[in-house]
Amino acid sequence: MSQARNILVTSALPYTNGDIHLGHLLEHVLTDIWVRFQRLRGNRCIYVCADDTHGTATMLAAEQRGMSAEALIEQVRLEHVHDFKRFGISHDNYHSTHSEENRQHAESIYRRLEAGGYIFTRAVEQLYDPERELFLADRYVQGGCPNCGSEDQYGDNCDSCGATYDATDLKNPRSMISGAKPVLKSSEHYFFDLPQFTEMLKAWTTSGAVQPEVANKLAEWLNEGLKPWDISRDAPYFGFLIPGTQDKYFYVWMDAPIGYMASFQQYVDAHNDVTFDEFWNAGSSCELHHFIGKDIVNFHALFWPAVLQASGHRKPTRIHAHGFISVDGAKMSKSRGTFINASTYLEHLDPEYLRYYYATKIRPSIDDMDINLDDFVQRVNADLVGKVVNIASRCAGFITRLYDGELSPTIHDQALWDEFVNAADSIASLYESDEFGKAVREIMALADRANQYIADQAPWRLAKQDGTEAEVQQICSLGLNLFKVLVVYLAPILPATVRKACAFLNVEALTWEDAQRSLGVHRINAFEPLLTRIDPKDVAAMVEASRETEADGLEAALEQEGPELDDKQIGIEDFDKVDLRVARIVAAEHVDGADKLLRLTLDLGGEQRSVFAGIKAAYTPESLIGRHTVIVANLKPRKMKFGVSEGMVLAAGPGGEHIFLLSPDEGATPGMEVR
RNA sequence: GGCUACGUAGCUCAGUCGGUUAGAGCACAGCAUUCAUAAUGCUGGGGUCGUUGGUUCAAGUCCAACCGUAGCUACCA
Repeated sequence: MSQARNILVTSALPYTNGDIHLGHLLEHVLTDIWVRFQRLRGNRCIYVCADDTHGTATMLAAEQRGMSAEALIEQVRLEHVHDFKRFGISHDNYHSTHSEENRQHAESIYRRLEAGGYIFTRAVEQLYDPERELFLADRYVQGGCPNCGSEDQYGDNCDSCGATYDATDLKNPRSMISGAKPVLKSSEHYFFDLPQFTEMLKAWTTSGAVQPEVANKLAEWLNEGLKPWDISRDAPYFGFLIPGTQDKYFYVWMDAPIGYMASFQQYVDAHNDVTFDEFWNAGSSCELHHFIGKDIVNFHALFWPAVLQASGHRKPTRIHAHGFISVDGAKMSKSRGTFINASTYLEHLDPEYLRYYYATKIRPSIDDMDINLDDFVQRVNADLVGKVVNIASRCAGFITRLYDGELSPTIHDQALWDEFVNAADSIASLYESDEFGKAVREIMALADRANQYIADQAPWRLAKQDGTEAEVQQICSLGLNLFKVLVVYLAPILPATVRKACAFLNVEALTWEDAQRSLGVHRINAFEPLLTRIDPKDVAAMVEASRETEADGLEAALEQEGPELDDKQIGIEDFDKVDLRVARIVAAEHVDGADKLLRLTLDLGGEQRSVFAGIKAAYTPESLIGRHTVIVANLKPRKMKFGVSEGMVLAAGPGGEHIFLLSPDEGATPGMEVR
């Protein structure tokens, strides 16, 4: 191998408001395997992470629990650290975005952006709580629904009738925080002038720093045109004050990526063999790798490189974006028990299982990944216990019993040994490029070869004959040497199992190069089970335990998914929800600038509605005025580019010119219910 | 509606530049074996490669339309 690389690696910062679950673990396992591989290869690889702590949500959560935000986030941080540690995630440092290091770097970067002319201000209007004196996001405003009058509805939509509206439309609106009536208030916001970096980003995103599919997606945004980025929030806010202001804070997404720097800074301060600048200065020859979910690609591949460049830093070497996970083919769900927290998993199963299963499925793609729980059990048991560990288990007995643990230095089958040794480069390049699934397949194919070899040689048969002692020892020794090579190849994935395997083999910690060397004259220790099979009952118990926690806590509220409609059929009670009415079209007009829409004014008998309909190609406005049709009267009002549509007229047909508006028979009058 | 992915055996997936009878693991069946954590080996059944057209001497592989899934997006409502 050429000279050692210097690599800084990050996983996305978990938010402080919630437990670590299977989704976080995918990202951290993915990152950790890559990191451990780099270290195994002899590269200097520093892996940092932190909790993302800032924002109104943290401030309010702390208040609710009667504790300070600082105390809350530190408590959560310790839980996160504990969970990750149990899963063998080898962070070199796990910090917090609410730290002195982060404040300093955020301020320093901001000053450089300002000096470079990349910051400007602009007034923004928002609802404001005059009592608590804070600006309110929609979800912090409640009031009566302007549509159906239901009380206690949130600022963006109504639980009762499903209407959507602006928070400013609520009847008797009040702040959920103080109960006061909010007022509309304008405030100055700070913006980062992202569009100045469009050309740089077009070049950078197509330079191989992101996966091709991600580059395509980013190209869509880049071609539509970037907008300046609002990086400020008004006081009070849990975060960092923007330098030179009294009441403006950095928006959480401004200082979150800087948290990577902050965590690294803390690491640097505790180690004297590394400096901050060698990794972060513009022109650095060190590598910077960010592992993230596809949902935050825009922050990492547009905003972050622009900020880095604007502030005189280096840009990331690579963004490794991954997809989401589903469990048994569906989104993680509390009611199904598939919203599984790290801590719940740990009560039932060994982390090595999950690390391995994830590894078998990881590819350098942003496609989502499904965790099939049956497949999980089968795959882990068959591959790890049945194939890999079995090789050691079936050879160790002979060596211990017949040869007092002494291995033979003779390579009994040179061609087979070469096959194992020569796989190293191919497997290494698969690890390097996030192709862990392919790496695992290659490794398991080797495990199959080892088992075939042992079955062919049948040392148990030879052992019963005279004069074959040396050969039995050689066969089993080769088996164990092959096992050692597999252990090296699997080391990035299975740290705990590898540690046990090393104890059994009586070797020190392994490096990638050790896959090239046989143990030679060597004594091993007695074999003890390295890994036991998964009992499907444990998986079922874990799912059950996850289901039980459904009712408690914030997580339940965070799960936005309604009950799934597994069946296309509906009951009469579902149909009852649809309020169909006869309406008379009193007016119809073209909409300026719209290619397909007509604006209809409908008489529902005592009530008039304004409804948009995409029927311009099929009907002229004049032909519609006066006729009756049917509308869905209780459809959520929909804000469209040209105004709010308060219902939907019913029509048949494939679209375009082939649209056929429904009409009631003679005699129906506006407002009549359709049943 | 538009854009971008994806759709290969019961399950999870591989199929490089289009080129003989489409592969692997698991699951299933039979046989062998008994060293090993009921692990292992061999053999076998199982796929009109989402559908329909097209290009080609030749298509899972290229093109088009459609269907389904996911994400983004919009003048669907």
